[in-house]
Order: sequence, then structure tokens, then C-alpha cells
Amino acid sequence: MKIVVVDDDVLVASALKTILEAGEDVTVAGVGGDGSEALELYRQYKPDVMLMDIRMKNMSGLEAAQQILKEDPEAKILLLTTFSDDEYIVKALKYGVKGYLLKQDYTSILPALKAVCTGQTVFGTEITVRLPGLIKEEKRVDWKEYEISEKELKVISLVAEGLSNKEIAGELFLSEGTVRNYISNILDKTGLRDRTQLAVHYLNAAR
Amino acid sequence: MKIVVVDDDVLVASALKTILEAGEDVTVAGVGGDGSEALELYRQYKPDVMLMDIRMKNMSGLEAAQQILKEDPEAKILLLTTFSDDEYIVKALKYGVKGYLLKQDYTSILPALKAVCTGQTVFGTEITVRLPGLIKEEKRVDWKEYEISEKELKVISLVAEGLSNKEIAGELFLSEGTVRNYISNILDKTGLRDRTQLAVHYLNAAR
DNA sequence: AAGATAATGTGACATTTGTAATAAATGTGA
DNA sequence: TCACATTTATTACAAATGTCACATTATCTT
Repeated sequence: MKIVVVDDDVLVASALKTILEAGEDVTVAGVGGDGSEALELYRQYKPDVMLMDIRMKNMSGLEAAQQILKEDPEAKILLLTTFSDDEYIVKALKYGVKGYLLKQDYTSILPALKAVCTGQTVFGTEITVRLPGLIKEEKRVDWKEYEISEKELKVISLVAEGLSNKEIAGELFLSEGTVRNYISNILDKTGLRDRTQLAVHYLNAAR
Repeated sequence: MKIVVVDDDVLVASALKTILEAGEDVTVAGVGGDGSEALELYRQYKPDVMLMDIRMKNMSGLEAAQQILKEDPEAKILLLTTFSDDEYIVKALKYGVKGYLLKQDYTSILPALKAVCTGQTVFGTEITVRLPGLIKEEKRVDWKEYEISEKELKVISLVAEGLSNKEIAGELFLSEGTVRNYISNILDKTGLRDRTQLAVHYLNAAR
């Protein structure tokens, strides 16, 4: 497993290198000190995982991550931070970062790294606690008057996000035909005429 | 590391057991087949990590997780699923589940397990892709940004009332084809794909 | 296990919608 | 008037949508 470590603080960076290389099957291919170096190192080594501090002078780890992911959406980037800031977490998630850990517990970095390497996403304990607060509340509309099932409601909400039948099918693991049937039923029940009216109705009801 | 595995499907459950025990330092203390068993097994063994299918007859994995976490908020529960449903992910997160994986890639279960064991949270690839969509975000559509004429705006607002092309044509004394052209242009300018997306954007922007 | 019930899927079909190329009508300024 | 842009219309076409009747599959009940 080829790793590149990037940290502002030279001490931390080399400490990380040492810790990581203690793990079997781990090679630290490069060590950098700021965002732009990160970019270069990534291009040069194409590491399996990029371990990067988020707060760095010059170019921040977040920006560097954004850059790298733009060049290579498959890049696996694990961000390290000393404190957990919602703003950062959200951005990092949107960019497609594969993990977000607190620097505190060094022992948990290695397992996290391996999990990330298999394509999974890992969040540190403190980060996880914050996650639920960041989640959108599902818009609940009272369709009680009609008898709308949970699944139908789900379909409606996806229609109201502008998804096509095919996309909804993919999202819910149904066939496109089934989605059409669902919508047809819903329209029948609600007396609406097409998906656009459904979306409008749904969004207007959610106020 | 002491694990309890719970899966509806006996074959899968034993397969998991085998896979896990191949890992060093892993003991599968118990194997169960549904939610209520999960609860008992957890009480009995207090495993380091609980690996549980989400879709099971009788009591679902999600419910079981909720129960267990109510009794022991420190419980580390890793849910397995064959499909990823936003609804479930959100709920699982709120309950405090420590991970959410797809059954597909068995090889990645072990690393995930270890990461969870250190207190981190792990999401499978497919799940991660869905996460950003679940995050709260500010909606902003700036119609000024595109050069939308008065007439076009009128068309948009009618679309957002759920009118068909024919109806809009009648309303604005245009031919149906012209309305279609209008909408086609608008979609082109805005980068949207169809009238439903247009309606959704319009309504969301009006907040 | 058998039957009922619900959920999901299929295929055929008509309709609506979106795209594109092109043209007629309209207005506007030099 | 001419040239030019704008608005509106027409046509043909491809794609998505909605409806319906009917299989197929799961799930629950008994």
C-alpha cells in the first residue's frame, strides 16, 4: 500500500511516516509540507491513499484535495484535522474525500487507511457525532388524504428532485417500468396529471 | 476482537463467519438469524463489533440496532445491506450505528471491522456516493445569471404551476410548438434537463 | 403447505415532451 | 428601402412519460 503523507508540521509528518511504516505492507512513498506539494506528490506517485492535514499554510489540504480529485476522481484522500468543523466536513464530502480523521488517536489511523484503501469511507469518532446534524430532514408532506405508501412517498420525493424514471429506478433498485407504474398509481390517487404537477404539488405542500 | 454476526440467510451468515475468522485476532462469538436474536446475542456476548444484516424478517437489523444502542450507546454496530436506501442510511446514522456496508465486496469487510473497532465509522463505496446528497445545503438559483427574458420567465412560472405545453400556449396565445421551443431554449440556458427539473428549480429558488 | 395479498416486472401502446433545422412574420435602425 | 435581429411557427424526429392488462415473485396468514 503506497501512501503519501502531507503535513504542515514536519514533526507530525515524520511521526506519521514512522507510525505508518510500522504497519506491514505500508510504504510511505513521499512526504510533503503543503497543498501544492501534495498536488505534485500525488501526480508523481499516484499513491493508493493520500494522508493529508487539512490546515496548512499556502494551499490548504481541502483545496489540494479538491484539485487532486478534479484531476483524478478515483483518488483516495484521507484528511486529518485537529478539530472538527462542520463546514469542512461538508465540503470534503462533496469533493469526494474518502475520510476525515482527528489527529488525536494515532493508533486508529492505520486501520482507517486500510479501509479507505478498499474503497470505503472512514470518519473519526468526533466527526461521526456531527454527521447526523448535517443531514437534511426528509420533507414530510401530509398525503394522508390519499393512501400513499412509504415507497410511493419516496418516489414522489425523488420526482420532486427532478430525477427521471430511469434514475429513480436506479436509486430504488426497481425496474423503470415499475417506477412508471408507481407514478401512474400516484397520479391516479392524487388526481394529478403528470410528474411535473406532482413535483409542484409536493414542493408547495412542504411549506 | 469479538464479533457477533447476524444474517437472515444462514448461508451468508456462515460465509461471513468463515471470512471473518480467516482474519487474525478475530473471533466470531455468536451467529444469529434475526433481530431479536441479535439483541440476545449482544446482551450475552457484548461483542466488540456487531455485524448485522439490515433486512431481516421479524425484527429488522435497523430496529435491532436501535434497541441495542438504546441499551448500550457504546455498542459498535456495522450494518450490512444489499442495496443502499437513503432512508435507512439516515436513520442508521441518527441511531448511532458505526458503519454501513454493502454485502457485495466481502474483502473489504475485515478492514472496515477493524476501523470500527477503533471507534471510527465506515461507509461502503456505494453508500458514500449517496452521502453528499443527504447533506443540507442552501439552494440558490440566480435567474439573472442566465439571460432569461420576461416571456421566458412567464413560461417558466407556468411550467412551475404544472401546465402542459398546450395549456401554456393557450394561456400566452402562442402555438404549442413555440412553447416547446421556448422551453427547449430555457433548458439549454439553465443546463437543466426537463420541465420537471425546471419547475423544481423555480420553486426552490423562490424561498 | 396452500392460498391470499402485496410488491415488482413486462410489453404494448398513445401521448407528451424535447431537439433541431428551417422558415415566415414582425419590428427596428440606418 | 434594406439589412438585421427577434418573435413566432412548422415540421420531423427521438426520447421520455403515462396507461393498462397481465405475469412473476415475494411475503404473510392460516
